[in-house]
Amino acid sequence: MEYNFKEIEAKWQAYWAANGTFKSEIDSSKPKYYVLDMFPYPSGAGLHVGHPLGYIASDIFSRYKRLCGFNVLHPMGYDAFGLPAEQYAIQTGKHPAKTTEVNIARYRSQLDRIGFSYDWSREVRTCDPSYYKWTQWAFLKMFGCWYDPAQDKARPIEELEQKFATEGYDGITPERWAKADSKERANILMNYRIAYQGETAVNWCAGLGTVLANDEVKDGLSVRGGFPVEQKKMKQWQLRVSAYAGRLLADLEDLDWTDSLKDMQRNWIGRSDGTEMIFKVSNGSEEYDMTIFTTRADTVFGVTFMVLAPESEWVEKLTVAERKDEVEAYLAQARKKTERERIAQTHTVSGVFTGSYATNPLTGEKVPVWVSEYVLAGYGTGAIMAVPAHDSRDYAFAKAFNLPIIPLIEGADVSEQSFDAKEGVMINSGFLNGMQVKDAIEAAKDYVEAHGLGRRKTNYRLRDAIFSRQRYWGEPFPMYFKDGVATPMPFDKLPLQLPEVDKYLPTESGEPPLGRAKDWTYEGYPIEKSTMPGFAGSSAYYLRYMDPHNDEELVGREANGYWRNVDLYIGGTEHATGHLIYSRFWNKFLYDLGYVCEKEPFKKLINQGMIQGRSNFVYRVVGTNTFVSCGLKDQYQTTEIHVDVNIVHNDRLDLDAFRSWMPEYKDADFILEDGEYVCGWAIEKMSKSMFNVVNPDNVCDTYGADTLRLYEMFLGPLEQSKPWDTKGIDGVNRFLKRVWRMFYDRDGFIVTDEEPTAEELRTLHKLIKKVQTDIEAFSYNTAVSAFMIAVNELYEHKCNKKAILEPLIVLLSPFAPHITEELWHSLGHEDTITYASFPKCNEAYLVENKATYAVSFNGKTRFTVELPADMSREDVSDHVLSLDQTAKYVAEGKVVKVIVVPGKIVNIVVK
RNA sequence: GCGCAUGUGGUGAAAUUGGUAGACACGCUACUUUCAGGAGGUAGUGCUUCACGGCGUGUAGGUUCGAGUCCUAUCAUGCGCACCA
Repeated sequence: MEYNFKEIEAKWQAYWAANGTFKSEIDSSKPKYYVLDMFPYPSGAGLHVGHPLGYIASDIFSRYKRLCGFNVLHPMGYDAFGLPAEQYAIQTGKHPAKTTEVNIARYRSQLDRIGFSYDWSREVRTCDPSYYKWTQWAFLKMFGCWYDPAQDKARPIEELEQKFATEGYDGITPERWAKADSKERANILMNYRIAYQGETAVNWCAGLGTVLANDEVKDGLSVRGGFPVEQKKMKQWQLRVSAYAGRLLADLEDLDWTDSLKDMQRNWIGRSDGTEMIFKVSNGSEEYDMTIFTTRADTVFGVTFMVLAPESEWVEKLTVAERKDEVEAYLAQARKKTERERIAQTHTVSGVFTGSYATNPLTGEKVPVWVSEYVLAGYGTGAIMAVPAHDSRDYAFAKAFNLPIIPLIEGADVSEQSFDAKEGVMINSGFLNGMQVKDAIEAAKDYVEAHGLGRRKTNYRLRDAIFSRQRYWGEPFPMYFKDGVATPMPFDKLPLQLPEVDKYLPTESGEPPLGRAKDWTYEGYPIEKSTMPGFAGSSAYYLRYMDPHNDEELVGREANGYWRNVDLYIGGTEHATGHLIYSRFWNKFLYDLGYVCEKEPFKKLINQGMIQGRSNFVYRVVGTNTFVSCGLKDQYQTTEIHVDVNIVHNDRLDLDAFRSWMPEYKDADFILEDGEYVCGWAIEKMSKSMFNVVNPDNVCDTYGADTLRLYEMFLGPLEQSKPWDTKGIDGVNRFLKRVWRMFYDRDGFIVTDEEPTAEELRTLHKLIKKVQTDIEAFSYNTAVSAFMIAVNELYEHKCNKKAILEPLIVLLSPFAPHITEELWHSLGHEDTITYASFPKCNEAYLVENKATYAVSFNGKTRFTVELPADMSREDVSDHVLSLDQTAKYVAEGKVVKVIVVPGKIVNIVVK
């Protein structure tokens, strides 16, 4: 009987679905384990072979955990709001909901073919009103809360109102509060809410017609679409993520994430401990106290000028009349630049003098105040003290504008460049002279605080998240404007459903698409017209899976108490500074209010590598419809064009397929080499636009899902990125066929009840041990190899004994669920292999005659002997013995392992 | 510029964590079988040499009886951050 994967896979997929095999319910008699994949955005291109890599890994782990007796929650859903569906809608007029629906159906059928053990009864879609009801709910909760630094957590805004009214808070006295009318009170409270509306510099992307969050912009271009982004001041909804910066940083410690990912988050949060210091500044007529932030309070004696960010409000106050034109001109050209231009000019120095002077609080010296783009408005106070001797940026500025440079560290040569290192002995620094820099920093901080010149301050780079998008396809804000005051809709009106519009473009007056909706009002008042960004719906989806049909709560107390948080989360690194920060923030917020019981959402996180595509190119001779083969392309002027990898085999182009690929190539001519057209190639991201997408369906058709699963794991370490290459998939397929042949030969079933030999048991139990440790270490590629080795050994000895094969296929079942399920039933089992138990390794089968076990190597002998119980590691470690001595110890039975390097040294190794 | 990874055959990769480098798989070579289909089996396959042998984990040093593994430089590639005071 042949291994008919098509029949087998279809049969068991249908069986699992019909029997609800992977449905999980709360079961307090079993320990829980929550395995989650980052849910996909269902794009129109469908799944490619890269997507399932992480899904297969998590599926293996889920199935493994089930075999180990855990109650496993392994759900799947769709991140279904997003830009591509909307861009498509703008072009075609098709409703994004329809497009999304179609794409989801396609994803689902592709996922189903791979045999995942998802509990589909828990599926969520972020664009589903019954789901986004809870996204809106969370937003309203954030609107209704402020961050109390004293308790270091979010609290209801009513508590703050109470504070204002009774004792006053943050400069708002009870008198002022009492005098304020309702509108003014609303404005004050807005400055404290976790979800708030505020005017800030935002990343405006004209190409997409919307603002973007920091993590949605890269190198001055939008991540989606690659359109230029500029800085613009706008009033936008924002989330006060910055309030959680300290906790987001501190709680990273206990997470089982890779160091590189934690580092990325630390970097993004960007904690820096420094000092806020007050400088007196004067424009000749008026004097002010200006606060600056520095991490090098020790260098105050070297301050030779001050610099303001162009957007700083100090610029206006400190620009003297005669310099006004020059400053205005500078501000104007700075404002015009796009983010991208700014980045490109990072190292060119520009600036302008305001005409004002500041007084150094320690030396009493007057220093000029400048304006320059190199100071950022959004960080610290938007103003700095410049110490050119010990800061490279200040140094470049001082050199460009001929400002003095005063060295403060002994031996530092600042004639060519600044000395930025925090080491050495202080000079020219009054009371700090003679100290080490590290000590001087502390001493300076103490001095500043003691003399009322400022205070210690911790700053974070993490900014609040811009939360509104001027787009259609997202969650509407359940907010309306009552006499201009942003007012939440009541909870029982949720979900606020996305209205229909005639077009998905902004209105003529420049309002977001929701401006087109008919009667977009609540009780006669206008409703907010922006929608929420992509990360809104993906921030708490892991909670919703715990209790997806609950209409009363985001997640019920019982469900949350049982499933708690995600034990294993698998997904790509691209979410390091976006989703993974927002989700942690969202969770902490809900934790503060007592809605969830864990302070972190994802305990262990694994980043699967990306599967890159291998693209192929053809070379068109410029101005013609003639294509020249890769080897001859240098003789012509050519344009490199991506060609569909599916019409290229082994880098040779199928000419007819190419002609019929696209109408414009119908009459293409070719210049061949050796009668063939050879394509160029490159490893690139797998994407539709590069025509290098390999569809998992094709692999399933040719080799089957089990082969696909094993092969993707066999390809290399999970975390590593690698190009998709089908070379080698045959080996994995052969392995499965070999497993099959251990059960069936040409004539039928051949498994016997014979007793296994010691050798066979050894092979089996070695495998059990190896597979278990490899799965737990996510070293799936070596686990697959171990299977191949074991099966080769057994196959060679024609082992078709049930006592060996039965545990073997249980071991294999997480990797190749279909074939093992079929074989499991062929052994007479009624129930699915999912309910089997993971075999236990019996160490007794592994240890064999240890005392006399010898391995020969290059003519010499290596022993392995047992270590007596009374001998410890300390007794033998690092002992180097001669051959004779070793022989003696071996004879006395004191050694566990002896290594003999030919003709040289003998060393004892103890485990 | 700063931070983090990674460098091993023709290819994807292993290496019990400091102890026979290259397991396993692809590819290739030879033989074999035939139910000729991307099938099965056997042997070989790091480089070099007719051979004995020698050389081999990006490069150069170091520690060690012993280094792919540890340390120091250096180069290359990838990723992240990037005027964050």
